[in-house]
Amino acid sequence: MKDIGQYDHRAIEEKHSRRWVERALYSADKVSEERFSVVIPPPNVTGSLHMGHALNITLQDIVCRWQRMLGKSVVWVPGFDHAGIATQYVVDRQLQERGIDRLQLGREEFLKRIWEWVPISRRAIREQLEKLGASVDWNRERFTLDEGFSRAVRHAFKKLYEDGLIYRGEYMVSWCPRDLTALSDLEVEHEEEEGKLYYIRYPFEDGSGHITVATTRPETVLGDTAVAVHPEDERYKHLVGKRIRLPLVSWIRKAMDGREVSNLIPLIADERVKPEFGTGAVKITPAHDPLDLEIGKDHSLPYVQVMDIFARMNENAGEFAGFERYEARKRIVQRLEELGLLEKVENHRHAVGKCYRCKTTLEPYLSTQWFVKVSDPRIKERATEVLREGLIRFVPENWIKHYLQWMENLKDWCISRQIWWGHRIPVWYCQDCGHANVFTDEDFDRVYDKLVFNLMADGKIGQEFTPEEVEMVLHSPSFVHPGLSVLDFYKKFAFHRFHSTEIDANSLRLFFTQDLNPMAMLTEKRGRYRYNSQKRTFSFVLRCKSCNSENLKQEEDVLDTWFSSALWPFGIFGWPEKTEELGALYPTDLLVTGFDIIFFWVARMVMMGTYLMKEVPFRDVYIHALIRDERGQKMSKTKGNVIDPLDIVERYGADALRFTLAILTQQGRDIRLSEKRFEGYKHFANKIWNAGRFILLNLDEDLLTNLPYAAPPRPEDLWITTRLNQTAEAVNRHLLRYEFSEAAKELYEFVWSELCDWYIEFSKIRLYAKVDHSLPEEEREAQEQRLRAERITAQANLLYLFEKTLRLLHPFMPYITEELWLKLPTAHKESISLTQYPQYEEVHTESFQKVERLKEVISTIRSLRSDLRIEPSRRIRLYYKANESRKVFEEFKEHIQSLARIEALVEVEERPPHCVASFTRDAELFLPVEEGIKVEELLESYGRRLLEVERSMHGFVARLSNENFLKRAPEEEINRTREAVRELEEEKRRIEKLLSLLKEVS
RNA sequence: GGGCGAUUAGCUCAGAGGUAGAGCGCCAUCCUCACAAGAUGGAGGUCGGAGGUUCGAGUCCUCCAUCGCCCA
Repeated sequence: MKDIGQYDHRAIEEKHSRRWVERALYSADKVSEERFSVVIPPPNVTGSLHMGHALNITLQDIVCRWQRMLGKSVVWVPGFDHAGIATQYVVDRQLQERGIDRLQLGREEFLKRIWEWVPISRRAIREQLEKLGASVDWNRERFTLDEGFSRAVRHAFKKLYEDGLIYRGEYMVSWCPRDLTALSDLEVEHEEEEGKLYYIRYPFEDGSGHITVATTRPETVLGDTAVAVHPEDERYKHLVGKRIRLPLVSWIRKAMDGREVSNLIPLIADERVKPEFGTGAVKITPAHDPLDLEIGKDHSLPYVQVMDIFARMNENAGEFAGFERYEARKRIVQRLEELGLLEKVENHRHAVGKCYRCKTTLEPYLSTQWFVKVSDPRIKERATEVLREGLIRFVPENWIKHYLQWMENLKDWCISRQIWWGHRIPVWYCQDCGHANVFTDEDFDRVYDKLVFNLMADGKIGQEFTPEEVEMVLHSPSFVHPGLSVLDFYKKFAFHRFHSTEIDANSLRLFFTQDLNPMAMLTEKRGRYRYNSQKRTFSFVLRCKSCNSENLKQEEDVLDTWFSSALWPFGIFGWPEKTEELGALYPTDLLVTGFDIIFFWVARMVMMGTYLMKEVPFRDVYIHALIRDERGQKMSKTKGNVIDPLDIVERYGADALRFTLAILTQQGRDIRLSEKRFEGYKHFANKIWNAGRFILLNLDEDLLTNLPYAAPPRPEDLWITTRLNQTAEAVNRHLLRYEFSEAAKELYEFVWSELCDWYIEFSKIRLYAKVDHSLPEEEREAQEQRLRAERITAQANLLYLFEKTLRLLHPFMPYITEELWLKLPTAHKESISLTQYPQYEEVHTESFQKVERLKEVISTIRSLRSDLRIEPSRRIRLYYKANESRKVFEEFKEHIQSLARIEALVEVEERPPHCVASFTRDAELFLPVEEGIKVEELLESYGRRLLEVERSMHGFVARLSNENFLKRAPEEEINRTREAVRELEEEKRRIEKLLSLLKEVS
């Protein structure tokens, strides 16, 4: 018919990727009962996608395309994560390169810069998702910092706060002096480091000598408020109660509660002191060590902080004030040495906490932070039960153990971050009575109030605003969906109930002014706005819920990004509104993610989902492995061993990338990736392409109209149909269990080793059959008729098979299958992705076995040829003698001649003279010895085979001569062994016979 | 210190009680009319070590070694 030329992944991938998005093929507006909903683990807006994302997206897309083809309404929601610290860090660094200091720039201006930068990164990621062929519903795209999400975050915060599950408290947090923020426990990376243990003498006040303490951080000496020993420690028991004069400190220090603290500190006893560490006596610095804080609390010790947020020594450090912590350490050690108070210094390996983002060594820092009380049974128990009860399934299962173990030792979650980029904590402190007010738009019942409040809380309008400014913001393009205005975004994604609201500056002005009207002031809804006649601006007034004061100040800190991510699976469907979508699509069916964020994200979604929604966020969690380089090293930019997915897409195609990742994905195992792998599977794509090319090239234009004239199918047609159905069954079965690799292998094997290697070769016999012109006319016509019918059958079957094969392959390789499928004369939809996924239908056992036997015969002949070094182009004459297999030789004479390149296949009674031989089962094959035939190679080949047969026979015979085996093994097994021995004996006999024949001939 | 996982062909990995498998690489022959990004044939492993259970152990158990990951 037509030649489609060579495979060019670039052209077809770009074309379809664009078309899929433009046609919004994967937007499921109407969701049917049979739905499949998935949320994307939102990539963060710090940069671009790496191979881990590519894997994550590929696996989700395979499942989503498969489910869609199974007839479900698939809703796969894409989105992005604002990644508080990481993004702030990236933009901060960009500014620094230009010599701009964030602190000088100020919060508002800095945020503007981030908002300028974020869309660039977001667009890049979006393009990458499109390139990978992710069949997400772009109409539902969300951002953790969009208008709807910010509102959901405030609602969640308020609910948890009012339920007593969020509290503010003074705690020892891990502080990053580089990023100037507290981190949660999970964000701390522990690293073994070579450090020093300093032994320092602390003199007793009474001059009766000293006690030696050991510490790794001598700079904290200045913040000591006690020395502690174990109460049972015989070495020190009698000294407890004595006072110690803290070395170096000759000044009065100020504790955090304002108390003045002298350099005279007590020697106390506490069971938490480990007598085996150092000297058994430890210094207690409650403001700079978590354990010391606990001990300090119980002994009512003052907390003396000696560092500031930059980890520089503060005024409590007296003469050391102003020095950075390591410099201070050096000076303090030096001074101690001068004073003869440094007893010794030992090398000491210990774990040091580092910032997951900037790798700066963290400082334990006592500060006031917000926490979610995840240890509360209301959160913890349910989030544990749902896994125990199997309401959530982990694949692979063993991750449940990790999850449960972590849940058991759950610590409260520090959610406040001292950064600027993120959801500002919706708490307004009353400057008069100190009450902490949490506001959400629930506190206001008019739509305009709600809108204005949200804009204000999101920082989209300032404290004072004009109606025109509000109008402008509401009518400006929304960040996530620039096609929608901010107001439309609110209507679609947040205020679903108020979709008819039209708002402009005039209506706003009218509303604000009416609100100020003295008559309106008499009602409940009044005095929400205040007019500044000088500036002609309005302001939205918040009042303290406790004392009604208007003197409120919003919390400066923002929330941990994971707090919003935890709301992701229901936030995107409209929560806190009870939308139809939320009811229809929550809980989601599947979450695909990496094991590294089970605690960060998965666990927290489970906690928030079960608490706020009273329902698990997802049914199945597929946890994929990490991608490493070919030597098993983690990929990282600093190591320079990253493989960029975009680069791979460019060079090998998204299809090859996807297939490679899928076939390498073994459950519970890391993936070692090298570029070689992609090349191999690009060859596979090429193979598919060329099979398609061959088929299209050989389809008659009028094939479909001629189908009624087709001949009945041949055994090879039924054989390949059987194999296709077996493959369809296997692929569906594997996908159901998320066995991506196995499913991909089945497809690879089927396409290459069955369809291409055998079936297409068989089909050529019919496609290329020529009429014998030497026949008399009548016979010739009959033959022509027959060949034509046969050709129609072959073509029709190729078309049928290939069409189904493409559908089977589609979830793995969406582009090439789309392109080829649309070229088929049977294409009846605008995309293959909208067709049905093939299922197991029929098998034809008899034909299947016949053709399998035929393959054996052909392989044996090929092997014989190869052993004899008969080049492929040389057509040979072959004699055969067979009993049972006779039928195969007769029925498939053409096939054997064609595929084994035989000129004449002749049946004989006895071995003809001057022949070498081979056999397969009961069939013997003879080949005339001609020039250039290397009999010795054949001898060698059979010699090896004989050894192997003897070896395995030996094993079986030994087994059969073991009476315990005969006594205890199952009957079936014994019979199988006997049968094997019989077969091996037969084979051995034949090989020996052959060998003696070959020796004669040579 | 606690936990988890890995160790099978040169490389990357399947196999979960009954004669060791795949892909890539390698060797040989071939530019055969879909595909040299290909075809055909072939070589290559005492399944990390030592015990044990069993008629029978890559496969189950114990210990050891090496490597990796997570938690403290």
